[in-house]
Amino acid sequence: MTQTAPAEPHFQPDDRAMAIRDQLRDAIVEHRLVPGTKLSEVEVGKLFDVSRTVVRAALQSLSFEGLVRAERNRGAFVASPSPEEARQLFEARREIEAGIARIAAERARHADFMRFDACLKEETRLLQERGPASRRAAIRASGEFHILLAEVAGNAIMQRFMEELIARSSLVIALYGRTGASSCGHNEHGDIVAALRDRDPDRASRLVLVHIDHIEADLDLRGINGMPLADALNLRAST
Amino acid sequence: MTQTAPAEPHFQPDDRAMAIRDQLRDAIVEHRLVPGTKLSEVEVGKLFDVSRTVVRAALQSLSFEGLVRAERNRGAFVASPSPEEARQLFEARREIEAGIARIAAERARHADFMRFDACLKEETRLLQERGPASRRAAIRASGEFHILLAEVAGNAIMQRFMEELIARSSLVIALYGRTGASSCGHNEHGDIVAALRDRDPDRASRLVLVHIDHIEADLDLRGINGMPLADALNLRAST
DNA sequence: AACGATCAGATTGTATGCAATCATTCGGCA
DNA sequence: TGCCGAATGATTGCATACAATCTGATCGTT
Repeated sequence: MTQTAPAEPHFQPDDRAMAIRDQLRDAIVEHRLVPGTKLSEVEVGKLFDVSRTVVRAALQSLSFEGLVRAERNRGAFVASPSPEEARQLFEARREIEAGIARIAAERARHADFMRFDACLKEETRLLQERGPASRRAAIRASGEFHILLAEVAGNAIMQRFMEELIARSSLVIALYGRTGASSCGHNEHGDIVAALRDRDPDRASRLVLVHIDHIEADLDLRGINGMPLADALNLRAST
Repeated sequence: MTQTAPAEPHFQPDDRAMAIRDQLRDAIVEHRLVPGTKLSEVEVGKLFDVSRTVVRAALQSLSFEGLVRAERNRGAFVASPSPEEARQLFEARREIEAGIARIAAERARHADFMRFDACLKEETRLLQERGPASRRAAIRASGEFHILLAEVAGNAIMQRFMEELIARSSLVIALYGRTGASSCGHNEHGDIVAALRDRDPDRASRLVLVHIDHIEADLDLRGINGMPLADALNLRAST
């Protein structure tokens, strides 16, 4: 008996490629794979015990999501968003997520609020812990709140867009984040949920914009130095 | 200054796969490939004289864009958006494109208006012609106006989202479009450009919303009848 | 010694072959 | 005659082999 995939739902096409894509994406979102890391097809293939064909499909997926940058005949690397890309990313988040909040405020039902409560609870729990591991988990949980918001809005297309934006935001935070205290100080997620409960779309979207402002304010988009030491070595020759 | 995005975002690898992807996408957007059409790997491969590997990558791309639906061990088909998908699609367009219009109104420069004028001129020219071929070209040109709007906004991420939404809208129009007169009667695109010229973001976004309303009003989302006679035979119950 | 061309190594790009899976059809049975 | 099951054909899923291309180093020339 070959017990490879336990019981998770079956993806339609490319079961394994999608599984590998998810694992790689999780690793990127959790900052375990830092921007600039080379993702060799043979190496990844050996790690997951699949052929390059499957790895290739997974890397192509991630490339479409903007999490991986593929260079012809050179390989695939974890993306290193430029400051300009980061700016556009948050600009897009402002536009899309404000709309999502408005829609979610109109459509949220009781069961949704239960999920919000669980999400917020998990967030606060992680924020009270210490150490880099819980920092990672906190960033991840923070992202999941935004994804949940999109899910509640009930629009699969915008939800997919948001998932991509959140994942790429995680890359930006890995590169340019200062403290990670953006979501620590205030209870902005809770405020947003409160606005949803009050069925106040305008307030919800306004709070989302303020929240994104705070996240972006925690970035230092000017310095291309600092952490990317390990990254600059992987980039092309600069001088 | 030269904020014109090079249009080809992130992908040099798989030159050929991307070329095939573009050709297939063009055919879908122009309604030469109708929803439900089967895209066999071997068949497409023979048409383009490439192996299944390359075709597979192209189809995977289109699958990510939502233009192609891939079923495991069954094949790839031109997507047939359900009425619910269509609804979500236009909801997303409203949210995203309104933001794009606002940003474009702030960032549009002289060179951009030249491009808008050329786009509008081409549009009116095509609308004055008769026949199904010019109808296709008109739909295509109409979509290109929206893409140009996103390009002027200068946000590569939102531009890519818009490109996907526009392409999928073309699918919806192919399935549920009644007359195609949505963009014929009025000069709404011209009105939008005028608002951009006046640097009036609110008016621009409001006009965009009205415009999308008109496009959606031209749809008949209830009837699965119309053109898809040839299509209904290929697909199963999807509702 | 410095520079440039050529060669070797590695990595991706592509094609093809085999296995797995699904739809269809034919045959058997009630 | 109607229905159900197994064989068959077709198509995708995956792995591997080969070709193209890039990077880096070695060797020869100036």
